[in-house]
Amino acid sequence: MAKAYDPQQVEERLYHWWESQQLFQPRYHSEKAPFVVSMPPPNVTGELHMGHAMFVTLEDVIIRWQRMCGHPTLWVPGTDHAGIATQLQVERMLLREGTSRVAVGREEFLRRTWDWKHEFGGKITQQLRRLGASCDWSREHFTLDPDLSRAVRAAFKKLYDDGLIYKGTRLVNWSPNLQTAVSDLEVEYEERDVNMWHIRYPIANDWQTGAWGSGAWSQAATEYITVATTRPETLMGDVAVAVNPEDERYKHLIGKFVVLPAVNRRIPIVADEHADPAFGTGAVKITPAHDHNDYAVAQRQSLPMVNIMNRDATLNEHAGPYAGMERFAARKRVLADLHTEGLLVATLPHRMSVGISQRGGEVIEPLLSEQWFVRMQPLADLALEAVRNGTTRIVPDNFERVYFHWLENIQDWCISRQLWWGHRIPVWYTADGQMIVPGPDDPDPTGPGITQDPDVLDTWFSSGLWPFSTLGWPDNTEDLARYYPTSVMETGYDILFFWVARMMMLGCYLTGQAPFHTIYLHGLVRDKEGRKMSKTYGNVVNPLDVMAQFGTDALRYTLATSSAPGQDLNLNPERIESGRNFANKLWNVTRFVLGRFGDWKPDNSAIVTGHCLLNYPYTVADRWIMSRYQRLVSDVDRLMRGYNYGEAGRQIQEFIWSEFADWYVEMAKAQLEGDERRQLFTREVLYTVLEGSLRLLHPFMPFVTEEAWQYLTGRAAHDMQAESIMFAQYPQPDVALLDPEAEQAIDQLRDIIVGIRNIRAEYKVEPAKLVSATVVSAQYELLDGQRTLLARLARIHIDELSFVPTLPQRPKAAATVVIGAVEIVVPLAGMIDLDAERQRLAKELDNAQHDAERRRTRLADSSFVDKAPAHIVQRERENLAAVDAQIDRLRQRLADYGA
RNA sequence: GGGCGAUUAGCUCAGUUGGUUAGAGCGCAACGUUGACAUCGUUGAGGUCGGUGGUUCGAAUCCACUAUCGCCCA
Repeated sequence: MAKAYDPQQVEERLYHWWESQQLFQPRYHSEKAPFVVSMPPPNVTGELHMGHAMFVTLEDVIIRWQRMCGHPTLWVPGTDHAGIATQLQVERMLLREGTSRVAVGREEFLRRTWDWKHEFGGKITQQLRRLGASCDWSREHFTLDPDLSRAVRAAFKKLYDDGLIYKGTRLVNWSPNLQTAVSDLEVEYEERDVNMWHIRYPIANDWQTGAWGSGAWSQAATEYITVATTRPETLMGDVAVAVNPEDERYKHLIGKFVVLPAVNRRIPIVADEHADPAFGTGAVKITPAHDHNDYAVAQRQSLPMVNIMNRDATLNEHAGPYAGMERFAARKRVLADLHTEGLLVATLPHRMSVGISQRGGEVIEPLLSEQWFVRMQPLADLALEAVRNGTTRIVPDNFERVYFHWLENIQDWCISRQLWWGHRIPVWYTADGQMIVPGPDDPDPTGPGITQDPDVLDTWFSSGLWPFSTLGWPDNTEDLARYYPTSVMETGYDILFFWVARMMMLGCYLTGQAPFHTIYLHGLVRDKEGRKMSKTYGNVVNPLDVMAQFGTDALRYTLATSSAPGQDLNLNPERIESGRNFANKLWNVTRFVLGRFGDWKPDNSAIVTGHCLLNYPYTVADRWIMSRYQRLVSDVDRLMRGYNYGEAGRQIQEFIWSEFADWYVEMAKAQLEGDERRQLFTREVLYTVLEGSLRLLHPFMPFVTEEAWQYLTGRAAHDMQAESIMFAQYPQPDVALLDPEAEQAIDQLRDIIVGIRNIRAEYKVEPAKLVSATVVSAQYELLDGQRTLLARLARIHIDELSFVPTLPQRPKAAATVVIGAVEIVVPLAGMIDLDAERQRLAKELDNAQHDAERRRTRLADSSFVDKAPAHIVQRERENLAAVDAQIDRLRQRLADYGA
């Protein structure tokens, strides 16, 4: 083994071995139920980022753990076609070539996009491999592949036939840059400082308008109503002015008409609750084709719709003199003209939230257009019920409220997109306007005058089918029967609505079963300061760079252990370095153990049970580490079952480094200097604990644990047929192997050793120098059993270490450590500063007295003794006794020094 | 406006059903190449757990209010 762990030498080789040996495919070696995870499909043209690294890490931890627990496991990978993102990339490419999507036409554009997909689409899946993902690549899927496209058709047909998909003209969120409708979820809101303009609309009676722009347009008017608006450019689309029915200022105007500036249309003044008397002027213009609130007012008041905008957000022929202008240019002109006409009476600063296109970045335009929708309420009811009745559980559970709230207030989902890249809506129109919706296996309708709907479906529509479409739905395939419903859906909380809720709805409706029993949500990976990682900030930490520098295991370990479920993670690159250090520690402790084997060979058949160690004359140290290991195994088991993967990973590291490497290995060095039999048993303990620890850690750090395990277990590391740690059994808890007595004994020994080291450091005893020491304790014989360990770890000369019940003659020039009722006297002739020693002991006494006092008070309180659980009270009594003993000792020592 | 989360050591974060003296990594100080590891070891310094009040024998943990920051929904 190399002196330091080098991930570059290991990772690619091991991954290739695992994948080529088909170790990622489900294996049936027990009667246990299959465990299945659907991977959230990354965008096929995407690049690996920390979000991917996070989900791969967590899902791989879960999958590898379950696999080692003996379940046939299946993790289904794949990619989605990311309609908008991919189309934009290809359009950019065409632009560079001096052409455009429209110029090349739909067919050619799609051909080019497929070319693009074939060229770059494999990149992301290669990158997922680098992360160590143990997913079954033989079952990889892509949302636009024929089988998944067939699932989309089946779903569409079913929903359409059941009346849950409809086509209608509605106000939708329009992205002028992308020239497509988007769903409510694809609109983000941003607080912006804008203006609120107050505009006078003249009341209509028998006066005649002048020429617009002449300054004399409303010269003859006698009465006005002033509306407040942030969007003056839409006034040509106004169909009414609304005032609150209770507003005394305007009551007399209700039912009258105003003349709309610029276009001279007569529109009514109506009473509607929507008008807030306290807001603006209390009078609001109603523009139903360009505002969601106004749309609702128009529905209530049976007002007509006037659409003044084209798809590219320029104004159309209904905008009168402004036809053809871009929306924001038109705003300037409208304001200038209103000013000229004396109708602009105020310009006030105003703060409001503005809808922004998630993809395009521009201001979303509410636009009246004909689109396809899914009627959500019936689907939402099913998805709600599944979580309410516990069929599906969300971890952490506070997200259940968020889920409920969204589904309870669900809006119909606009699923049509005016794009070319995606699943084309499976609806055909005959020449006379009849719709034909073929089933998944029906041929595409053909014939004179028959045309297919030009739009495609929202990418999330196909993603929503993912857990079952990837298993063969709508056919009742073997995979579907075996692996559906899946087990855990693990993903970021940011796509709870986009994806998870939609899978729940579509899964419940189309398959009759909730698609997974558990939804585990992780937080977002942010930068060190808690900002979202983004290219514009330049604060992106690239997982590929990190892996190249520190190794995949280091990254995975850091991601898995730096956060708790549902909690955002501020990633500090320094932490990844310590993950790398841990991998190296593991590597080196393995080297050590292996180096001490000699001719000994592990019996791999016995270690699986752990019981091979019972009934042998093991040392207290051996019993201690075995017991600590068992405790770890049961803690990890409990934590993993409770979805606390981070805490489990941290505890494994804590054990390996701070207990096994720091203490047991050091103790083992002493034991390995003993007789043959002692050496043999020590090797067995070293082997057993390390081997089990590697298995415990494997889901978190798959590469280094596999490589170390191959060496340790004496399997040929480069043999393709070798057994992998991936299928070694995950350590199972067994309380019978706990040994509290040994734990207590070694805990005390450790305290004594640390105490002596502390003295040595304080008196600046050279590290190489051995000291003498006398251990004074009523149980001196018991401690004598640890003499070799004590001598070695505290650097005491073995011949000058004695154990006595009492020490009548104590050397003057000696330092004293008091651990409970045990006292260790360390003579340091010529080095002891009596004052310093006195002060040190006095400080310890002071601490101990405070401690004792607090405990005494607690135990004197009858309510504590009566109400606290007996074992807590008992422990408190024992602790007090120990502290009291320590106080006695400290007092005696101080008396010796004449204090 | 409604909801959720965070606030713990200089920094980044853990802390399970309430139970000894609240932990880790990094950083800091001192010492150290003892045959696994300097990607390391030993020892140490460093926190009234955002604030106030409450429940409880006992609160970082549960409840209420409050401050600051962040997110989601409208």
